[in-house]
Amino acid sequence: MASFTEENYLKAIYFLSRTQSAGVSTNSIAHRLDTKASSVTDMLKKLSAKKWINYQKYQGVTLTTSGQRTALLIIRKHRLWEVFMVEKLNFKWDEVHEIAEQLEHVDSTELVDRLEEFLEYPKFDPHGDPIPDREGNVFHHKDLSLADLTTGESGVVVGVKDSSSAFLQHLESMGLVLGCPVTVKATYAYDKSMLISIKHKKTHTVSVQVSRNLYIKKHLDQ
Amino acid sequence: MASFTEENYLKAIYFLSRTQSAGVSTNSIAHRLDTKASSVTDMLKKLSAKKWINYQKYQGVTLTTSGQRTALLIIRKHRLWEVFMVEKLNFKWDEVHEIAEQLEHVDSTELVDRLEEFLEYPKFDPHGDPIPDREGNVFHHKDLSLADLTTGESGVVVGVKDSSSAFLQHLESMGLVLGCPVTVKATYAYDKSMLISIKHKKTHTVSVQVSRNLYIKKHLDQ
DNA sequence: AAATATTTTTAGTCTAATCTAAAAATTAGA
DNA sequence: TCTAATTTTTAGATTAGACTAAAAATATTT
Ligand SMILES: [Mn+2]
Ligand SMILES: [Mn+2]
Ligand SMILES: [Mn+2]
Ligand SMILES: [Mn+2]
Repeated sequence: MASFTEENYLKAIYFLSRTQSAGVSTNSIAHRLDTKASSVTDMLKKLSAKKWINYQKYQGVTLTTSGQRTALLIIRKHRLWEVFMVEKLNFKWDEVHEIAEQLEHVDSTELVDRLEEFLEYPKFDPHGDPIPDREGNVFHHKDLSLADLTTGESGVVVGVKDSSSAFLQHLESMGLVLGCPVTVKATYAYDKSMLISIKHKKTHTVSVQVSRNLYIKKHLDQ
Repeated sequence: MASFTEENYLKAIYFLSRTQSAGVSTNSIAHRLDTKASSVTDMLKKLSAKKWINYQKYQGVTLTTSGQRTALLIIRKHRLWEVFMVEKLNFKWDEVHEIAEQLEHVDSTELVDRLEEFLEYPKFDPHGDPIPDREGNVFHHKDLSLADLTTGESGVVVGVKDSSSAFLQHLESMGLVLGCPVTVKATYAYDKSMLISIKHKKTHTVSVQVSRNLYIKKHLDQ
């Protein structure tokens, strides 16, 4: 059994290895968990002893199959609880992440599986992230960001890379929610900002910080 | 903010002071939390420093107003989560206590209050225990056990003193559930066992361990 | 009222997780 | 390539919570 802290390390390593192609560095983990590199080294030895990571001094780490499964089952819980809070308790999508950070550590397979059934097997959480199944399998198809579109191209918002309240509230103020159809009207090389139009709604100029954090599915299928 | 461990100590002291009239002893806390008396003494000093208990060496402890409120807000969460699991996730009443022991430590007033609303403000948990309100106020009206009834008297089961799976499953095997109308047919002085009849159902002989752990409301009101 | 038994507290250790400071290894660059 | 900067690891301390063993206080018997 993983402790609360070990679970957070496994999750951090999982997310970092999805953006970094090579092994995850000690420093990047320390930065993400807001702790010191020396603390991370200590923990890496423990996680390695428990066969959750492949660790060799100075070489960075990768998750073992068992470690990845453990991480994905925590993420499964996190996302199901987020769906519960938004769908059943009427929370807004920018209010649930912090609470889910606590709920994800509640240890009961029975509880999660029944929660999933109660929620009628949702495929995605309120931020468009896919929900892993009971075995820890998950499919990602969010490789395209708004920043990757060129002038004239259209798509629909399918997810957010940044789930912070600040970002989500900013999106909401522009009416940019999941499922929202958008078209790129112009791109400005100077600061990489974009002029976009939201179907049947307003036109906005969005910064590169916004466009890089919005996942898009191209070729509107409606 | 109370730590996970501190919360469990406050809850233990709360329950112990409901059965013991005087201050709660170090040993009784140690026994309930399955730990050593020396560990309890250490923790009592911390709880006292945080003004949650009144502690004087060798004198036993009582909760302060703040300590009692803290304990009751944890119990509120515990019982609301139990209702959620039984009412919405189709758990049985003997399956939810252990999971609620974890969920009760999730820290979010917003979450608990919205959960309470979602559950339509239940007054009692699946074991007949009252649910404290947002301020930590609660009313108990379960002072009478089946063991207190005499031959010929009737009542209805309103709660259980022991919430262990073993006891709840035993009750269920006899059809003795909440709201069940019972009549005492005979009492046997030898071992204090009782012959009881369950309305429209069977007749059973119950031991004193059972009768003392069943709360009854006398004078059937149907 | 002593003597004995029980309860509670203290003293000293241990483990998990953290930290700072210093040493070692790796990477970058002149 | 060899020196300098950066990253990572080690060494040694700290804190929360728990433990054992022993001392001190309280309670119970004779
Ligand atoms: Mn989240
Ligand atoms: Mn999410
Ligand atoms: Mn319970
Ligand atoms: Mn209960």
